[in-house]
Amino acid sequence: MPEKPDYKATLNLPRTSFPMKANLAQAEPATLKRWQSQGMADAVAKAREAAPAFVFHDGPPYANGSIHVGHLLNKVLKDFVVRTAIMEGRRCHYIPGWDCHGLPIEHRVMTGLVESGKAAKLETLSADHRRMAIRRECAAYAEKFIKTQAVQMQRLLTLADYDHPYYTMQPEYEAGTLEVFAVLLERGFVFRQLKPVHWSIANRTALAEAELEYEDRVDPSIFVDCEACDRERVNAAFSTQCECTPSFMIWTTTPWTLPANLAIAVHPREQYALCEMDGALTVIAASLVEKVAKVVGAESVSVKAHALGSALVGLEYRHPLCDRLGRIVAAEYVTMEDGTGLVHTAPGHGEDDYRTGLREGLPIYCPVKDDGTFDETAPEWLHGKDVWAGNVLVIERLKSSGHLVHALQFTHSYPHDWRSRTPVIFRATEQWFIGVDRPGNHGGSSLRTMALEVVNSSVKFFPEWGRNRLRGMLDSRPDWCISRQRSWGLPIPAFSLPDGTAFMTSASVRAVAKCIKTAGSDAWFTMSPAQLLADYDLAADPAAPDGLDLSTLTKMHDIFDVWFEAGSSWNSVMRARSLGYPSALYLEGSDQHRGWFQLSLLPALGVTGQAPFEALVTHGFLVDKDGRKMAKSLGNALEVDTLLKDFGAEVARWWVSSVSYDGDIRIDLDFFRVAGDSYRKVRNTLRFLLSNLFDAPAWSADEALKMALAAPRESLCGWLLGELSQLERDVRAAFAEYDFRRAHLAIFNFCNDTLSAGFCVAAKDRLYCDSADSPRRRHAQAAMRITMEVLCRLLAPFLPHTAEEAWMALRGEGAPLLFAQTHLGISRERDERWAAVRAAVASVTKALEVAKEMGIDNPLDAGVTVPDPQGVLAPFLPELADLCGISQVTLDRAGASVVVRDLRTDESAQRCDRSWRRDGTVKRRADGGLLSDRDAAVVGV
RNA sequence: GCGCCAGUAGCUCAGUUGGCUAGAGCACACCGCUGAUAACGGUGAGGUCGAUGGUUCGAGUCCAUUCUGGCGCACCA
Repeated sequence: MPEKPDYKATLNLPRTSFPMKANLAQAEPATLKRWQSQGMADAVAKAREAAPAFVFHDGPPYANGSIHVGHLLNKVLKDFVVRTAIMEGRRCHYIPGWDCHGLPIEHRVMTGLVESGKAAKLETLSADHRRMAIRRECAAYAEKFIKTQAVQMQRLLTLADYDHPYYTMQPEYEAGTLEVFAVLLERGFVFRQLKPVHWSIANRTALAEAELEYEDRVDPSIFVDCEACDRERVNAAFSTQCECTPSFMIWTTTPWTLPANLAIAVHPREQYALCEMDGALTVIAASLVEKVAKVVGAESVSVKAHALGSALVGLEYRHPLCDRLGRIVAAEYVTMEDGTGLVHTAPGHGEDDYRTGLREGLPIYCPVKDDGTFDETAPEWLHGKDVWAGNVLVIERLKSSGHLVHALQFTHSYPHDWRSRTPVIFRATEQWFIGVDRPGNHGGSSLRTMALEVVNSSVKFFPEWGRNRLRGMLDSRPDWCISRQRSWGLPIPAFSLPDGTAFMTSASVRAVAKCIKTAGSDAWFTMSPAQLLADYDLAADPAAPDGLDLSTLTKMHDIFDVWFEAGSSWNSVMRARSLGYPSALYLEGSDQHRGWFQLSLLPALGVTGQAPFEALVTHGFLVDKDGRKMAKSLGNALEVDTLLKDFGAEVARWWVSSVSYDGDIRIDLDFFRVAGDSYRKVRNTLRFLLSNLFDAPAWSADEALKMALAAPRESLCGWLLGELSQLERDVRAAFAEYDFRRAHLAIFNFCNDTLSAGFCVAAKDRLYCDSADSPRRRHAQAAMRITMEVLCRLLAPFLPHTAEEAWMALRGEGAPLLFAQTHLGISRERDERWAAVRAAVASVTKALEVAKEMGIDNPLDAGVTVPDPQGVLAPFLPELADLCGISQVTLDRAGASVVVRDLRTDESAQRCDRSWRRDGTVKRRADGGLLSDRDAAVVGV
């Protein structure tokens, strides 16, 4: 028996250097290094030099700590935007930024200084020197983490101008921020007003929430009667005819704030009772009568009448300590849990009281000085006494005047200064504000009006509900308090006049800005007022007060709210660097509706009258796989380093592209495994295409496209081209709407279904067994080449490393830069007849499944007859066997269902030794092998 | 407590203006291939659409209430 010829060597089997295993954790850092050394960012910029710009602007993350998965999500989504814009042929100069100033850093630095004992030494320095010492530490801290984060962000394969980033602490940036401020000042949006803040008496400074420690403290708790002014109006409110004058009973744990009492707040929809308590007529919340009676030890109580809180509003009472009247006001925050349901209101000593005071037009009265003692506006028996002594004196006074109903000791949690561990007080101080309801003096509307207008009409929102959310927040936001009493920040360049009033005009701000632009904001702490105002021309400043003597000025020491700095980036970065204004897009987490989105919008409208962004994209927050928020303290936080080590940046990016980012995003290691599987599927599909192009002619992309389009529409290649063209359109449309998930799914399904399960399986026979240069094979190769060209471009935004790796495998040495390419824009309409063909293939597959049970395991052993009553399948007949993965197909216009034949029992359908197919032409050839006509011809026997 | 958002197969998600036996991918199970091979192909099972009530001939889809979770705000004299 002659030895059977081995035909394997005569086949065109696939070959490629593109590895099946991506090995991303090692390969990505190498790619990154190559990009950096060959100046990828510059090369891309150069390729798009003359292209129309896509203006995209980075919201600055805070320069604190390592990046977490939230940064990963945000930065990767932004990179998708950048890279999709570039692949669309746009110029996208993307500048990464960092927010550097602010309390979190200063707080950490201070904690470090306290722990190392250096803080005590600071106390010996002058105020400016102390501030400078702190600022130097803070700047070093910020720089350190900027460096760390920049490396980590680049490791995510993000494309940005990392050589020229922006920091809010850069001198030019600071000057740009002051420029925004100067215009707002000029237009009358800025004003100074009292506002209560947490105040440390020991350190004579305002404190932020983070600087407070809550500790238990024992304070006096007192019930005080405030006598009504007009008995008849009270009688009217309760529909009674009492002969005595009633009192309103209030409760407080800070008796020292009573001298600042200007009002009593009631809940408008709660019931209040007029009752007789041990002979005195008193008003208390109805639901609290019993409780209060018990606490104050009343012996007899009887309720005379009820009235709604709203009926009491407007009534007046005599202040129990001072010679003035107060009035009853309504407030929603009044509760029935403690006290009397009538809340002592001192707008200078409490946040709620303050807002109520503003609303009611009450003065923000604060008779307490920065050293914690009463000033001369307080009753004279309190002058010079501190507030804690004031507590005792007030109680004594109330007792002797008969206003004190009851006093007891009360233990509660009370805020303390974290450094001196002394109790803090709420004290009104002068702060700077940007008014949202002031019309401005340049004839425009208020910031709120302008903001609502652009949010309602011109700004685009992705997703759309962002509009609603931002609108709601703009509706309810109060004036913006932009001053902070700290060291680490951009100084508000205001000076103090001898009479204590503030001096600051747009011209003086611009003069200071000039210093800061060269010397940085440190200049404020190292230079004298005269030096800072060297460029200020008093005579030319109409806004300066009459008779101003510059030599009498001293520097004030408030700094800006960091949000004002970040909110000026459209000017400090985009306009200062001539990158274009407004931005096409801001993209941040949904928390930035309150933060950066809103606080960029307001200053920008005040200065330019235009929103700084044309569209807003928001993403949700990452939560764990059970939908719980992620936190280190909960132990459910994923480390970015772990992800990169175990999966690589591209699997992470592939995962990001797969999520629906509006709303919460669940994240778990398992999801990365899924993304990894899906990535591998795509990679293998690319590999199959590449490996079958090993001997393809050196077509240009145009030539390949022409070749592929020349294949008959009824051929496998004709079908693929239609699908490919559709894919390209779908993905680009999804990109345009920032719907990355839709793009991801379209690409994956194309690779998985159209290619892997469809085209690749069907094309194998011609690729492997046809003669190398048969037209059929070359058409297939041309189609595959074009498919690769398109896929590399479509994948590039998601998988820059893999897309480039495939691109170089495709184009070989000297391949042009992938990111200098643009989409091909293949125009080939889908041929609708293919729907019928795909349906026929599906019915054959089904039939084969049944045939398996009859023993036909291998589809190549099957021949099939397919019904084709309308004759639509006829033109596709030459491709049907390959499409079904079987050996023979015949069509039957009279057939009703698919009929499967077992070709193993058919003498005329032997198996070809080379192609393994039973196409009916197989016979013994000269070399002793069983070959079909096609294979015999290829082998040459 | 207030505003915005989400709740559909084990997991991630589609379900357009109310009209289907509620779909897809993954995972899973089973089968095939062994010339994409630590690959590839096929088939299959899986859901009372968070809960309750209502509008309607008809609701995953509209309305009300409620539960769970997320973001932001407020949180007490």
